[in-house]
Amino acid sequence: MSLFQPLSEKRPPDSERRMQILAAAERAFVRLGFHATSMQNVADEAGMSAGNLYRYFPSKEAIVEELCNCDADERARHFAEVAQHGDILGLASFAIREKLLGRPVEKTRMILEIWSEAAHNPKIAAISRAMDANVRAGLTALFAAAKARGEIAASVDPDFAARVMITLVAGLFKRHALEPTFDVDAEADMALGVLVALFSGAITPQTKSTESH
Amino acid sequence: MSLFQPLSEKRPPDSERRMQILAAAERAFVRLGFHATSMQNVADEAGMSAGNLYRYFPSKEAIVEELCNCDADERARHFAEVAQHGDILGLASFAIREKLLGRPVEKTRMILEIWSEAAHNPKIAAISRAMDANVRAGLTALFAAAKARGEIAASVDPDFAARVMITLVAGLFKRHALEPTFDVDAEADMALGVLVALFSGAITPQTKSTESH
DNA sequence: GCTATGAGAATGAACGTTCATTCCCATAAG
DNA sequence: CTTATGGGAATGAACGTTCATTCTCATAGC
Repeated sequence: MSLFQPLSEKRPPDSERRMQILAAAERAFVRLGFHATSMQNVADEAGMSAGNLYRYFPSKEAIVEELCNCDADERARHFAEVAQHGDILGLASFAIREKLLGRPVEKTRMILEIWSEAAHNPKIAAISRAMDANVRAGLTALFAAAKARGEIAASVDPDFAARVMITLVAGLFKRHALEPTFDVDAEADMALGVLVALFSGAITPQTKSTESH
Repeated sequence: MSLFQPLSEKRPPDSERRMQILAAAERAFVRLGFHATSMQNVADEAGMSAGNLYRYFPSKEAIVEELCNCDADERARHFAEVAQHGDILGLASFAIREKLLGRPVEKTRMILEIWSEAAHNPKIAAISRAMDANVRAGLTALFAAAKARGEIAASVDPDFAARVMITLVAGLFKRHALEPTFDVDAEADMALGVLVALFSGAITPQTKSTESH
C-alpha cells in the first residue's frame, strides 16, 4: 500500500524529466509562439542541449501535442474539482475567479496559442474539440442538476445556458491574454452578473424582432 | 497637366497587384498559419514567383502587418456602417448576424491568427490594441446615445455594456472559427438574447455573494 | 506596317541562415 | 565491464531574401 518510492535525488526518473521539459517548452512557447520557438530555445529554457531533448520526445510536434493534452487534462481536473461545489452560483463564481481568470496570464496566452494551432493542425484540433465537447456536456449536466434543485429557473434550457457560459469564458480568455489593462475582478463581476441573470431566466434566445420598414 | 492616365488593361497598377497578393497571402495564412506559410506558398497562391513578391512588399513581415491593418480597417468600416442604424437592438442584431458571424469562416480564422500573433509580435499587438480600444470607445458612445434616447434602461452603464458585448463577440469568433458544427443562427439568437436582457437592465455586475441561505 | 528601344514586370536559381533531427563521443553509475 | 545520460558538432532540408537574367509590351522612328 505504501506508495513511497525512493526516487533518486540526483537523477530524476524519465517521467519527471519529461515534465521539466514540458514546463520549459511551455515557457518558451508562450514567449515566442509554437512555430517561432526552436528546439534550441526549448533546450536553453530547460537547461540542456538540444540533442538531449530527443531522448525524451520523438519530435517538436510531440512536445506540442503533449502540452495541449496536459492543458486539456488540467481543464478537466479543474472542472471536476469545481463541480463538487454545492450551489451553482458559488461554483460559477469560484470557477471564473480562481480557475479561469486567477491563473497566471501565461497560461491564458498558451490557450490562445492552442486555438490558433487548432485551426491548422488536425491533431490539435481533435484534442481541442474533444475538450470543448467534454466541457459543454459537463456544464449542461451541471446546469440541469442545478435546475432540478431549483437553483436555476425552470424556464432555462441547460444547453443554452452552457453555450452562453462557454462563449463568455472564451471571450474572457482572449481579453485576459491580450488586454494589458485587463481587470480580473471587474471582469469576473461582469461575467457573474451575466450568469445571475441567465440562471434567473432573464436571458432567452431572441430572433431578430425588428419588423420595421 | 492632365492627370488622365490610360492604365493598361492587361497590367494592373501596383496597388491592385498588391491587393491581389494580400488576398492570396490571406488565403495561404488562413490555411497554414502565419509562421508555417512560406513565401513560396504565398507566391503559388498568387500565381507568381517568390522573388516577384519583393517588388511589392519589402518582407514577409510587411505582408502580415498590412493584412492586420486591412482587417482593422474592415472592422472600423463595418462599425461605422452599422452605427448608422436607428435603434440599438436592430443595430446589434444586424451587426452580429451580418458583420460578425455572417462572413466566411476564413475571415474569422484569420482573426484567431491575428490574436495569436499579437501575443508575441509587438507591432501586431499595437494594431490589435488600437482597434480594440476604438471599438470599445465607439460601442460605449453608441450605448450612451441609445441610453439618452431611452432605448437602453437608465440603470445601464454604457462601458459595462460595451465590455459584455466585446467579450461575447470575442467568444463567438473563437467558437465560429473552431467549432465544426457552429450554428450561426442559433448563436446569433443567443447573443441577441443576452443583449436584450443587458439593455433592459437585467444584467449588472455581481460580486461574489456566497452568503447562501 | 514594321522593327528597335527601353523600362518595368517577372522569373528561378542561387545565397546565407536557421531549423529539426541525427550521430558520436565523453562521462557517470552500477 | 555495461548501461544510462548528456553535450555538442554534423547533416540535410527549408526558409526568407537577393539578384542576374528574361520576358512583355507600349511607344518611337522609319
